[in-house]
Amino acid sequence: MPREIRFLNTLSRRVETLDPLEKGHVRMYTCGPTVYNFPHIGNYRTFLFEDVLRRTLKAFGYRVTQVMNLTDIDDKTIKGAAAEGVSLREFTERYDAAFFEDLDALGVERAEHYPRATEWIPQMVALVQRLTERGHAYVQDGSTYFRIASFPGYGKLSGIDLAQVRAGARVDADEYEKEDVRDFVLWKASKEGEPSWDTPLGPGRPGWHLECSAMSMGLLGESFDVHTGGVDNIFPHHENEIAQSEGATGRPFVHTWLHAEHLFVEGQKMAKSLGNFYTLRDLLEKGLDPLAIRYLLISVPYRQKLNFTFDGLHAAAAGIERIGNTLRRLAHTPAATGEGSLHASALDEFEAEFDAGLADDLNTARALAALHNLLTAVNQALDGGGITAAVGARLDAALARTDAVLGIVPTGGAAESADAEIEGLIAARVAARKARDFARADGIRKQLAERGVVLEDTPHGTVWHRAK
RNA sequence: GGUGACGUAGCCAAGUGGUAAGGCAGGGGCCUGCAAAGCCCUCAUUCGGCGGUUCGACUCCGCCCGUCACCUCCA
Repeated sequence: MPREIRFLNTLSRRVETLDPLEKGHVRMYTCGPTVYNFPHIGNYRTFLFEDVLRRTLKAFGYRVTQVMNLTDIDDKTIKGAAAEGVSLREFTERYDAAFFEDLDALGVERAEHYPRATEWIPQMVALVQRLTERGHAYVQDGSTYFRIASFPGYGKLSGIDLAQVRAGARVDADEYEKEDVRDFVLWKASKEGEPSWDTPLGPGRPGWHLECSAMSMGLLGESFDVHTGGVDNIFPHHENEIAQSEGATGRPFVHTWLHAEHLFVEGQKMAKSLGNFYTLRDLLEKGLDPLAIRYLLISVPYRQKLNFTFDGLHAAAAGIERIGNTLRRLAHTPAATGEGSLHASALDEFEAEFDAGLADDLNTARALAALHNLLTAVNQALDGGGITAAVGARLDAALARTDAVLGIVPTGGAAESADAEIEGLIAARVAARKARDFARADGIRKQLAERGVVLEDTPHGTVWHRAK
């Protein structure tokens, strides 16, 4: 029996207990990147939210099938490829590969499927045909449009009142022939110099929203459980997806819609003109730790705006270090022979609070607070009567599960690879200390510090690790 | 103009009717030959402001101030 988890559903505007269509199996679609450049850290805030979501569901006992699309055909990819004079494929593959490198750097787990829009053209065409058959679509000058007037539920996700949408205010020059200015394009008639597919709909290419409907339903079924994205996608993208999908199938498309709030940088919206626009690569080139970036980006619950600051990044790095330090102490401290000072109840408390936080609309701040309380209890025990082998085993399991969910437990904190030279210097220093030759001992410590090796003299001997 | 969100210590942030989690930074102490790591103490009589409801409000209601988002490019 999977553990219960609640979410604030954008569609119902209520907190609901997740109840998958298939018991214990969550099918989720997560809007992915348009592969025309390097995603910025705001994009990764959302992708990291989705990563923690899938990891939490798995830890809670659900089977997860996640789909993330790669948008490789749209105005931006077309323009980018044309500007460089390369094929669309050649252009997008580069960013496609970069995206996965970034995911690896941030420790994001792979989804089950990463469909590319250009590989789903037939399914998109079939979807448009279904819509046409049901009277939801019409052709105008070679393009096919969705007829909003035919879908009464339009606006139910975003709460938008179509009467308020100012007619004619923002209409593309090439879309003025629509029956209604609010209708959106499903299939764009081919244009000079743009990629085009010959299909029963005529030569052209898919509109922006179509791929997500076709690929999500194709891989997850016509009705599925969870659909996520950034808040900016609520309207029009997700609203249009619902119209297209439900218009075609006559069935409910998605039960739970989850939207991640935006990220700000130093209190301001991230913008190239403000000079605060960062890709992951920008930050890694500054030598920042990807784990700290991950920690920062997941430490604020997803529905809260997140203010990304370098101050915050330092705090995140310190948080990671605290976890690593405790792990290292744990690894170097022999198990207690007596009763030990860490009681099983501390583990019970941690597990209950950690899970309760996550179960409450993925409250990662609460889960992290529980972790820090645990770390304090562990350190207190390490300073006191130690930790027994039995409790230690449970603790290891709890920390492993924490890492499985949050992915922020640093590796290598405990066991550094053996290095004969360093070990030799440490042995020399130990001897010097024993002889109370502190000048020599400190000299060796300084020498090692210059090589990035930090020493700690503990009651159980001198241990070392590499400085961050 | 329409719709919606938010405002908690120097910074990040939880809490959402019962008397302010957690982290970072800061101050003091313990431990150490000295460090490092860790621990302990300290750090919001108070939750944007003003009213109201209540035995009791950061939590509910009203008004005001401020910040932000979406309204067919956008995670």
